[in-house]
Amino acid sequence: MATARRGEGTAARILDSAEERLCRYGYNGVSFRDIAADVGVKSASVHYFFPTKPALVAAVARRYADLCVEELGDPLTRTPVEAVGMLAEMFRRTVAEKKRMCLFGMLAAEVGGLPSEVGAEARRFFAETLAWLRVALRGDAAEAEAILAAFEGGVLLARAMDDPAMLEKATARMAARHFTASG
Amino acid sequence: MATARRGEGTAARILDSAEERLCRYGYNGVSFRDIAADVGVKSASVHYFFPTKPALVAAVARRYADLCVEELGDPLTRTPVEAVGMLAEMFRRTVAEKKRMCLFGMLAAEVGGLPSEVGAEARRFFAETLAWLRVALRGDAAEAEAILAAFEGGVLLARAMDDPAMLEKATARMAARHFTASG
DNA sequence: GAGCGCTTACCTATCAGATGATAGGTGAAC
DNA sequence: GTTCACCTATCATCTGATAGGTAAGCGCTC
Repeated sequence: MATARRGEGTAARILDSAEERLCRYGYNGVSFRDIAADVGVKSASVHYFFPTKPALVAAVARRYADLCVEELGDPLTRTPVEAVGMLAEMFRRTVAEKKRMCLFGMLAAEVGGLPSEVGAEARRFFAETLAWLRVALRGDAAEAEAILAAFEGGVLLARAMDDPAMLEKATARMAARHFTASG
Repeated sequence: MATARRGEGTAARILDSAEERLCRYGYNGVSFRDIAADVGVKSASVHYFFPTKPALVAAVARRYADLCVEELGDPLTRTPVEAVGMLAEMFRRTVAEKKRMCLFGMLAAEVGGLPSEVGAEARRFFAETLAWLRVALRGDAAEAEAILAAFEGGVLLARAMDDPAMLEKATARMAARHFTASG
């Protein structure tokens, strides 16, 4: 009846599994067979939807970036405090609930060994997110860079120490700077 | 004449290559064959010195951590400003000169797929470095966490954007906080 | 409304290459 | 003659990727 005949939204479920695994294990820790097993199909079917690994990962990256853009919305409709709070909440969920890396944090770390197609997506994401934050902070580029770095680093620390609270601890003072400065 | 008969310090050169590759490509981006080719031996010889991959990577991690401890020295012999400056310089070299990730930043990202042996080294390194910084800052644990997170995140950003200057930009304000507060 | 061809969404089977790891050999130094 | 620092050769396994098959649904004609 629906357009999809067999599995419902198989392509989306492939992207789900790939994203999950990318955030946990990194580019080289993900295989077509593992993804296929997650979804309940064969690895050839993953190739059917996404012909190559760079194409698959680039698709995951685009979906992830688009979702972030959508969720963050127009930076000018929020106060700087709200904007920083939204970012904080997104990073908190990644670490505490999903126990993952931020996708682009992972890709940034591995960028030296990534297909250029994927590296380009990573650069685009950070440029866009930085631009969003800069606008949200009414033009303070240096602060935008400091904040994004603090969150990414906080995720790294939290993962290394296996302590989600480390993210909050590592960013608390920076967040406070905004809550007291411009709330 | 020396103790080693054939290649001079082959084990050390294996560690050099492994460290370099780990920092660029991550755990799953490193292979015994590539390391062997760097060093000029066969992959079986890498196994001769380091029987398994977890053992090799753990050895790299220990040497790296020991070198950091040595280079940083006693935190009480420096002012807080000097201590933060030393860390800044170490991270700057990693990014600008060597164009790498910090080894433990990379391992922290990938920790979900690492042998526990290696993950434990990562946790130990961050705990030690945090402790060193806390002492250097005369007990300010929250600031120590914020600073380390800022540096690690700055490295991530610099790599993603392929712009070494991003590390300095992302940490400048934080560094200034120290240069003006307690210099 | 039966038959026909096209497309979609998978499948089986297979490939070449890389990977970590092992067994067993060799020659030089001690 | 034992140990050290390598080597050759080989292994099973995993990897991304391809070729070709199949069954189900779709739109179209007659």
